[in-house]
Amino acid sequence: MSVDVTLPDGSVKTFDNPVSGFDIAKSIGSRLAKDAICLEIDNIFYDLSAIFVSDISVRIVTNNDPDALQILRHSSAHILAQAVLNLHPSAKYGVGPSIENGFYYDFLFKDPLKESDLIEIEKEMIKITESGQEFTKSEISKKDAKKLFKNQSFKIELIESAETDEGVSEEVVTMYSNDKFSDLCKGPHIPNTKYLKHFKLTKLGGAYWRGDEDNPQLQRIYGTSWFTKKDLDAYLIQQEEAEKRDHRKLGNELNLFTTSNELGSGNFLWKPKGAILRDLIETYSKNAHINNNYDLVNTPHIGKSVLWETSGHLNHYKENMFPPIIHEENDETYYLKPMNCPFHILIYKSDLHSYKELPLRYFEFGSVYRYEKTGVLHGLLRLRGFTQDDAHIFCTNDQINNEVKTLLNFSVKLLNSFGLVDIEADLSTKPKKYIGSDEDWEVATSSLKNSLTELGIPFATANGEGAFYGPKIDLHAKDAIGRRWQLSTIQIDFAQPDNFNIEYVNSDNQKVRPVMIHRALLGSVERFTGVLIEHYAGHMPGWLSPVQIDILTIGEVSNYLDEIKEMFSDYRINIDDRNLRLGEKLHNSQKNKVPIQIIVGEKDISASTVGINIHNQDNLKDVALTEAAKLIKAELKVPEFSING
RNA sequence: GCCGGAGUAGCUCAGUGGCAGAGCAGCCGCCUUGUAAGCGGCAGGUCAGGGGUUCAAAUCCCCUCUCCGGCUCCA
Repeated sequence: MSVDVTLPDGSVKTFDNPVSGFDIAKSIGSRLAKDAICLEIDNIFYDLSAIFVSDISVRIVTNNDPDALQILRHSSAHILAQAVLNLHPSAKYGVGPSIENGFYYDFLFKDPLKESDLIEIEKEMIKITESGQEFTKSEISKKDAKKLFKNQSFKIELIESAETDEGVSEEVVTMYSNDKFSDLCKGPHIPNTKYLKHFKLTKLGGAYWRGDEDNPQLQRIYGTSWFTKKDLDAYLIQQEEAEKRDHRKLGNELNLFTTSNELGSGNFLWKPKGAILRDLIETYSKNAHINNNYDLVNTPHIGKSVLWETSGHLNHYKENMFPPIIHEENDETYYLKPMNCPFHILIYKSDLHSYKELPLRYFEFGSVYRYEKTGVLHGLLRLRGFTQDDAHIFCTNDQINNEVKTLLNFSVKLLNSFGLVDIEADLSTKPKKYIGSDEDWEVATSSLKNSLTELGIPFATANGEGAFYGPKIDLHAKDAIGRRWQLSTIQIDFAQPDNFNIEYVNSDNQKVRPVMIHRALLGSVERFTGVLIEHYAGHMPGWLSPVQIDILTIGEVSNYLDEIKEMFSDYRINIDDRNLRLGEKLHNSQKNKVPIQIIVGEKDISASTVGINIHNQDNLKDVALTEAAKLIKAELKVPEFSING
């Protein structure tokens, strides 16, 4: 008997029966055998040590393959757990999967671990990897497994709850062992621990057992691992780069915003330079909306409790709302608004609407307040008080399709204008608990899907992740260093029109319920500003820079300086005519990330020239003023907003 | 909200039971300056706030506020 092995190129090799993954890899080439990590057969991964007795079609997964990284990281997690148990035999271990860029493992310690303990654990891991222990797979009965893991309560729980993910099936469990360490696991793994060479433990954090808030909290150790030193270093440098771009740090350095102990969590104070930046973003977006058939509206920050009862917020959203504001004498209760929609609906309701008016689009920069848990607050990215570029579109069922398409295009173009060009979407569909008819959901969901397809926006479907009142699309933008940020959200709503009993008159003179679309394109102005700061690493494009030009003088140039000031008075300029050396003035200007420096010295007066430094360009000297004006105009150009092309 | 870490001058940080410190920024003076930080001086503090232990607390303990890393959450 022999085994026929079909390779991805279609060629067939015949082996003696049985044959191992190693044998197959070796027969193709010694280099491949060295780089091989595991096998893929019918979309399932197998260890290289797996034995085959019948014909198979196989792909050998090497260390160049993204799938191999998952396996390396999963094995890294095992080795981490092994190291931890070597050092802390009483520790209970939970689960340890591979994740994006790395891996983690959760533990419960008698004495909590400190961040500094990670060094020792890393050393122990190195010992394990250097000793080249083989991962061996075995299948044992649940009964035996329970005996083996009798001191490991989390493992017992996993065995009992038959989590197939963790290597448990109905009667037997799959287990991997190396040296004295064993773990439930369906595999596969790297052939032996020596394959793990480039790794680092990165973080220590808390995590609930099985991700449930009601379960005990474990300590989670995070790490990263890679096949080459180059990849590891690149990852660590990328992390450092991300740290340098932190909008909280840059916001402080560039004097954009601040906060205060007395202010309270989740709110920020915008300093003059930050306020300019925000205002530029808001004005740009506002004009784009006005020019694209939106009507500006404006609404207050608080509303009476009856409004929030009608909207359902007090039923569905109360724990995210600030506590009520109660006027005891007048027996009135108000709430700060967590959303703008009820106000926009009240505006809609204040008039009788004809089908001829629809779609009606109400736009507002609406500041909302949500009582987020303290632990989730994060700079400008997660706040308790923030401003949405919010609009509500009232339209007929027939108009949904076209509206969504227009909206998606509008959103992508708006994000593009701010330099975010790599856009992807998530489509969230009907959840378990929902309101409205299946038919409505079907229409709305397919409208969203068709629009994404038609516009060629790549999207992933998040099944069951929609809001209870309707499906939604979220747009994500990739930033300059490849991180994803969720920005736009477009949600179809069947509930609020019912709650508020809103209507329009159709061509048959019947009163009919409109559909509502909620949408925020930048998301929140604060969050969006934070994302832009991170995307540009604080070097905002010229048109968004709080200060666009620093004019730096050398010597006595006052008359000529007046001429230059006049010439560039349309821009946001700042003049440094202090008695300092040019080097110091440049240093200051560049520290403030001002995109353009104009250098004016005594030698420039007679020839009407200046020096110009433009960020990321070569420094220029003796440039004629007219030429300088042209360069500056180009650098500070405000992008035109157009939904076409 | 939960687990862990932190809060010292405007900013970045040193100081772990015994005199409150540095650099930058600020102010005053000198230098008259051409492409990435000239020189000197001065001033700057309720060591987040409150309580406790101690002969003595920035330092140890408790409470509160705020921030940071995670988890959970983000209808």
